[in-house]
Amino acid sequence: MLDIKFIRDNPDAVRKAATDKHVSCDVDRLIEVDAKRRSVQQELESLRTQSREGGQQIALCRNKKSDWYKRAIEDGKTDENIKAEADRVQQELNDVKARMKPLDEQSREIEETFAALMLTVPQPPAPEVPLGKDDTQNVELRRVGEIRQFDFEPRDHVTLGQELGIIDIERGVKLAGSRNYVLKGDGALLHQAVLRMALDLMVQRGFTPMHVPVLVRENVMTGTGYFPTGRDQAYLCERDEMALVGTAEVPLTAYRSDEIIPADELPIKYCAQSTCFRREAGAAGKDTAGLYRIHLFDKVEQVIICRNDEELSKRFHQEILQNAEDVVQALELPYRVVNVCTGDLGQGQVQKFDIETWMPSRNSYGETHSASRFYEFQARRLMLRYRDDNKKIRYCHTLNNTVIASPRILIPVLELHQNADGSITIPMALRSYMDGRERIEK
RNA sequence: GGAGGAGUGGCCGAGCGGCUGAAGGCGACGGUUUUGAAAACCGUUUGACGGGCAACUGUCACGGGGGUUCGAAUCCCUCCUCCUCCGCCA
Repeated sequence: MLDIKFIRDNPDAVRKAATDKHVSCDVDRLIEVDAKRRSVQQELESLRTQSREGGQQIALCRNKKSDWYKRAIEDGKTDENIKAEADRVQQELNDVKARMKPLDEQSREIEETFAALMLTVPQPPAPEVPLGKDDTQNVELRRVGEIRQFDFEPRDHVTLGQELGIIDIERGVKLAGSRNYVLKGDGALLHQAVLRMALDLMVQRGFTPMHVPVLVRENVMTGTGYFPTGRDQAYLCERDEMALVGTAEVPLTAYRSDEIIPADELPIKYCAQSTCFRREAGAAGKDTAGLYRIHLFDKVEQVIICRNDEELSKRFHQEILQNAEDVVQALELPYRVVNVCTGDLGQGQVQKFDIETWMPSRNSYGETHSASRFYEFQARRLMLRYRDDNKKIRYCHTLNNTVIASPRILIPVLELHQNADGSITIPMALRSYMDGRERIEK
């Protein structure tokens, strides 16, 4: 969410952001509703003032012990005069009340419309974000690691997994429909190993490990920017008005919502492993092979909540990107970092760097990590604030990035570390999590 | 799930139709005192939304929403949360 004052003063910037991000947002209507909202509010406030003052007058008229009453009697008024006065005021107030009623209803409607429109406003991208229509126009920043050249015909992760008996997609689909799977034996252990390795690394780097709810209230989804746009991507538990999160970013970022965080606690660095649920609505037919695009996975996520300072945000953005790169490097996987273009940016994101890891079966780099900074966008929706050095209340800045998401990361892990005999060499960094073993084999 | 009790400012806690955005205490912050500290004393200390260049100012908020009333923290309805007991389950 943006400051309405900013929107009023910079409607063109907001319009441009909407166009560049392919977000639909009726800025003119918003500005119009905002003007109406303020005029109705002012009118209503002045009627309320009348009502309150009149009410106080009646109170005085009814309280024979009040100074005002005694003075009125001294001035020669009779009890009857005063009673008549009270009755007259009450008549007036009935009239005021009658005028307030329709205004009240109107105000309620307008506020609702206004709030709904505000939720559609996109965060303008940073100037360093490349202009582009979709992910094909993301800009590669760097490549790290050598792409392995095989001296045998490499198998894809599905084949490897099947042969080793560690991935069972067929039965996963039997249980839960398309885009589901079962990890078995060493597959299940490897999944746990990458997650735990990633979590341990984050704890070492000063992030507080958390365990958080994955079924949350809808306002938490709205606060982090996933609702109302994107509502169709979430699994809803409508009977309970709850939604399953697609990432631990949601509960981690909202954890301190509605708080004024003591400034000396900032920056706050949280990480959490959680199960992630994604409906993948509208992705029918896309990435149907294997473990790439699935409805359920586990992810370790990192979140930073910091002071309202763009330079600081940028610094932390690099930090969380580095954390993720270090994880990919620890897994001995080649990857590239891309600067995500405007068309591929989310509504609230200021800038996003994706890490794409090499996946032989796709013969391309595939997205495994996504590092975003939001400035105040989420903090405003969540009422995530702190008091600055001048005691002024300010909105925090928020950032987040994947640390590792599995089983997607198992695609390159299995495919790039496979051997001619169909076995897998376990990367060094994971061996201590795999009982010291060097290989996965039949 | 059944029965009962409770939800007030950073915390504790009073108020139970108008004088209460809210006593009192604690905490925090500023000051006086002191060689320094403690103690004591004095003062400050909620947020949201709106108006104004600003100083400043208006409205709203006592778990959420709705209602009664000229007027609600106080009365009524409803929902939520927490506590106790019972049931059920891990």
